[in-house]
Amino acid sequence: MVNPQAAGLLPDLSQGPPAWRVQVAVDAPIWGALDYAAEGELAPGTVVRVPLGRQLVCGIVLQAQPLEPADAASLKAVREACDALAPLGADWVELLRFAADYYQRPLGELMAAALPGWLREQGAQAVQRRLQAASRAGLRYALSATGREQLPLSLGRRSAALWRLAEALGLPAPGHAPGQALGGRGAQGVVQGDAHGGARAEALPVGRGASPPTLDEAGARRLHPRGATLLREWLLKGWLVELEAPKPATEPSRPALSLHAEQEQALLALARQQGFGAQLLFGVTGSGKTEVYLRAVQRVLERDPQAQALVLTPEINLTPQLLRRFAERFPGERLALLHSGLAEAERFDHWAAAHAGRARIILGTRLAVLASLPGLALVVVDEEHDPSYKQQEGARYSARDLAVWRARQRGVSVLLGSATPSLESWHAAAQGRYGLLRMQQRASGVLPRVRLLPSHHDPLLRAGGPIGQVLFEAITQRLQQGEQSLLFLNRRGYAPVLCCPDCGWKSDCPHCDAHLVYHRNDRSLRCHHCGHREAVPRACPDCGSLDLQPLGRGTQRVQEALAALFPQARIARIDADTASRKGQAEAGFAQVHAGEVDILVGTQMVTKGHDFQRVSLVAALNPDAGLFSHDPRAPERLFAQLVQAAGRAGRAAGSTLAPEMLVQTAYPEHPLYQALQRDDYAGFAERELLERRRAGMPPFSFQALLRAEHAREQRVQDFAEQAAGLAAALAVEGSPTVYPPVPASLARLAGVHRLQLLVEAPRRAVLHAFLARWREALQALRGGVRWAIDVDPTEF
DNA sequence: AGCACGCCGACT
DNA sequence: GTCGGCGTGCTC
Repeated sequence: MVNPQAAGLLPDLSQGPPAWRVQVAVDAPIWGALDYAAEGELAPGTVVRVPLGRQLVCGIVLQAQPLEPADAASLKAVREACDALAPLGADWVELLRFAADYYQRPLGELMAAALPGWLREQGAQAVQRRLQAASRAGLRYALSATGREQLPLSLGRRSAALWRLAEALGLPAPGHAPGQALGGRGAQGVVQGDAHGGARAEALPVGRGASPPTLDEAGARRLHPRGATLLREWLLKGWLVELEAPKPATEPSRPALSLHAEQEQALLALARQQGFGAQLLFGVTGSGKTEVYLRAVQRVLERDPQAQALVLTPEINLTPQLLRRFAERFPGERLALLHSGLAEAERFDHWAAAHAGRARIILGTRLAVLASLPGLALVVVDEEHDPSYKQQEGARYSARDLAVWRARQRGVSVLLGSATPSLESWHAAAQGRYGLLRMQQRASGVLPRVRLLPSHHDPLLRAGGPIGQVLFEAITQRLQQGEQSLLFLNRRGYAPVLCCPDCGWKSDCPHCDAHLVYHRNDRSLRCHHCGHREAVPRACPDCGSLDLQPLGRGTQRVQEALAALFPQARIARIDADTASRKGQAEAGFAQVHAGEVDILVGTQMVTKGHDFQRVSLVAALNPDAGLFSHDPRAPERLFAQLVQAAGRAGRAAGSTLAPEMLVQTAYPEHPLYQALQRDDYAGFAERELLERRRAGMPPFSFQALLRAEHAREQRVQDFAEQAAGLAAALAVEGSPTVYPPVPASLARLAGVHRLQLLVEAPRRAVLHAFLARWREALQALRGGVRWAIDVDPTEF
């Protein structure tokens, strides 16, 4: 075979670029990778920018191979490679590939979810600049020997702030310095201090002790508006030297409290773990789970300077508490924070710190599970049962499940903590796949007593009030003792629906299969699903009756009723309406903490995250809806919510009244409530699992849901039928069961009709093999219907 | 995702 | 006669 190039038939491309074919996963919903030409051999994992259509998009190099010159013409060239960023690791790429495959989504979409938006949108130079700025900001500077001589002379008569800057760097004030800037420190000779190196420390006005005074860019900026820029200028002139960022002190800042026996045991079990292992930390509220997390993290960080720990927390719990405890415990460590609340560029900084290994503790919400973590040595999933770990749009991944996968990939431990574990995890522990670490004793506070209050014959409730006799008395007691009560129900607004007693008209959303909720403060009717909003009609739109009645009760109405029942009490409300702006909820909580509130009314929001010192009563006003939902997971969510709510009472150290959790219910005999009352999660879980086994539901089977939607109902129906047909055509012996299409829980949402098909298989591999083929077949269907496969769905 | 292309309804 | 709606297909 003749080499055409050697034979001179083709121009020799070995001199000129490009000579490599690189496979790139691009930031677009494209299933495969695209091939580009590149001049150099780009390492797998390199972040690149490539032309796609008429735009320029971010991509990740999957592999590179020599380019056949004949193919060069058919390929576009990689526009730029982001050299400033170390290539993403093979294990990270493997994670994305796995997730894309498992959740039946394009690789590019997973990539887009994993990389900070800022990185995807910026060019290589911007990334480089930002990385340099970030690493410099973390650097400390000290005066060099030349700086000692030059700086004071050149400063001349510049601003006092500039002098403070120099002073902060350990520059003794020279004789001709502006006096007032010196803050009364005596002038000392610069040269003198410099000439006698040994005496330097004594000669310097600041930074007593052995090490020379230093300053970082943040500090410089505080002292002078142009501080950071000046530092860089001085650095260039050789007046400053860069010091390494201070080496992290892994030592706990303050001696941690001593552990109780269950904590010791849990940590011992973790320490014994060799290689991969999942441990379910089953600990009641207040049992000190966080302390176990802290110690576990401390241990892996101490053993290996490269080690990183990933700590996942539900959306709602990324409140200051956890962050503060980690920051306090690891004062020298750089924490990376990853959650959607961060500004894009900021999130990039944290992400890059994790990627570079500079940050060894990564705290974040579900999206953090996709971060690049080259030294990952421990994963913690706090409140592992929390539904917010499941992404509900796009790539619908479960951060908890991916966390376990990553731990397995790295051969390290994953610690799943909860007072009410997910049935999946509980079952895994029962099977011995996960270790079970129990912490049933409270390190602080008392477990609140749970009382079930039957609503049937209660005179106050029958009279239409929001609270019954017993709850009324319990609140009265708290008021008398100066203690606080926390009441919650899952409906915001004034009343869930407005209706006409004459003709039966109800306030329905024009775009959704849902009622419009009556909001009394601004006299509006609002849809809580699509955001539709209209004024409350004067008269019934159907029959003209002027007697429109609010039906049912929301938080606003409860607040109003309580104000009438307890005129002397200070009542606050926290829900999505009062907390519309960021920080408003926190302000409300602060009022409660400050003792400015006697009764707090709210939605589920108030049951999460906050430990109140003076709350000795928590009440669920009407939680029964969770008992009879079409959603099979509703009971476990309800149980978790109630346990969580109960945890809000009884942390009070100084309360005189025994902490109580009251549940108003029409079904006090219901096993869920009975288990709650006995504080018997295990019993509840056993029952639920038995039910699941009987019904052949997860964790005894594996599910996926095909969700389809279109503005025209007929279109979705046609699509669903075709989808069912394709599934039947694919069916072989042992294929999953594909149930007929059913309307989604909100069959019409924002003007869109929604149907879903449930797929169920006894084994994961069976489900998976089917989904891959089904998905491909579905992609060939036309009709403009939007659809997606939800693997391991949690909402129905 | 964006973007272009193409094929049918109400308008300067 | 066109402007523009969406449905369809493609991006190396």
